[in-house]
Amino acid sequence: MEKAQARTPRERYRAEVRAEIKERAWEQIATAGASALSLNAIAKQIGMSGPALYRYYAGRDDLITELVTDAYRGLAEAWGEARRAGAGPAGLAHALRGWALQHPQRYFLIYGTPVPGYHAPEETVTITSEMMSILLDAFMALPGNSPQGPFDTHLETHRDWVRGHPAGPPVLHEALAFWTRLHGVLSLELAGHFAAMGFDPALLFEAELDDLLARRT
Amino acid sequence: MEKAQARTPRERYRAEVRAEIKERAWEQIATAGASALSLNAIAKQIGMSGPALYRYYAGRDDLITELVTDAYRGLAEAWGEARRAGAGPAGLAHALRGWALQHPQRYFLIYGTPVPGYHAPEETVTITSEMMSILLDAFMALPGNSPQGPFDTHLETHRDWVRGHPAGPPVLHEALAFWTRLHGVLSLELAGHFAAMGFDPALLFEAELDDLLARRT
DNA sequence: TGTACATCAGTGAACGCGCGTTCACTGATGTAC
DNA sequence: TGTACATCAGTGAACGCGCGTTCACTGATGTAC
Repeated sequence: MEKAQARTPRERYRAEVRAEIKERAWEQIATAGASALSLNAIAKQIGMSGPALYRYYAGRDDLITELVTDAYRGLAEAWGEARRAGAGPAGLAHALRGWALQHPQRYFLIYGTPVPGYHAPEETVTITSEMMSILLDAFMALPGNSPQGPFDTHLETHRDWVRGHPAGPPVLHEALAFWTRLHGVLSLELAGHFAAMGFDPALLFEAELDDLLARRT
Repeated sequence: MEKAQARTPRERYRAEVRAEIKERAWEQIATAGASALSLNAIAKQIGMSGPALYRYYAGRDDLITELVTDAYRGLAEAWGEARRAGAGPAGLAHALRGWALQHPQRYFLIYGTPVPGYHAPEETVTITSEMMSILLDAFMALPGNSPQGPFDTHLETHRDWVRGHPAGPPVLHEALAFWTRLHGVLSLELAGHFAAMGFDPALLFEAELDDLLARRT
């Protein structure tokens, strides 16, 4: 995606090297965790000297920031595709799961253990609220109604985060439940907590999804 | 808890220093993340030289292993207390949330981003299945029945993980949903993903809990 | 097409740093008679 | 109660390591006329 607007050969080469650096960075994160990310180690794997990477990234923090942003963009893109294909909440759920299984490191970079003191780049906030809009739209398009509860009453007066979206409290509630429940299954699955248990996590995911959709009457 | 069987003054002193090392370790994890844990830094904070810590722990890995085990023990203890006080699923849920809010670093050490290649100590497996037993007991004691679905059918033949517990598939299903849904809310809350959204996470947690319990008819 | 210059990718040496860990040691505390 | 010895906590020096980052540089690639 980044390479798209590379016109001159030099720009194209630059974009390719930047892409390769990020690729190796993800490999390293997959192998030893995000905290072990090292510019020197990446350079060695690419076959460059360490300082060479400073032509492409201002430093380690800059690279990490770009990895985080790319992770958010990738997830949003998966959802954008699903929506363009006419997906409802179920389709979005499957897009989420598919992306998470394909890119567990990216998923954890977004939703995993927070690093004290690290503040995610501004763009991630925008992306998150765009995704939330897509989810609210998808639930609003569903037939039927969701029951009201005390939390829905709370949401009537605590809905600044939807930034003007017309969805009512029950829909906001559905969207939040969608997010937390599916994340609950996914994060435990990806972290390996179900590994020794012998049941199929995909079926649990599906059961949770069905339950979410069955709240409508 | 460790200090309990310390008889001689030397043993007591030893236990105290071990406890202080772990205390500082948690502080450091809270400040800079688990990956930044450094024996030398801990020693400096305590006012000892680095090598002195090797009298108490075989090395960095040994300390981390103990922190992980302590985290599991602490969570299990919170649940043990709740059960002894006669708590049902709701009480267990509140014990879980209380403990997690009090010890977010420990919660993430158990349920957060996994470190590739790290294998949790054997004891954690035992603790996890003990906690699962408590949860299954609590749901079995509830009146009413939970509806059957495809996942319950799957659980009929994939229930090795309950290690002989008499609970039927609907109860197993309830326990898994309890675990994943509450973890979903808690982990996103603790990671700060709700921070800028303005609603009260406690109410969402409560709504999820109510929904879990309302499945019984 | 050819020359003169500017841009830019990449190198190697060097910096200071903190890490985990080992080792031989000192000195205090506990134990046995 | 006093002495001789064993145990053990803690120190300081030292090791090799990899890290992020800077700097002055070489050499290749692109640009202007």
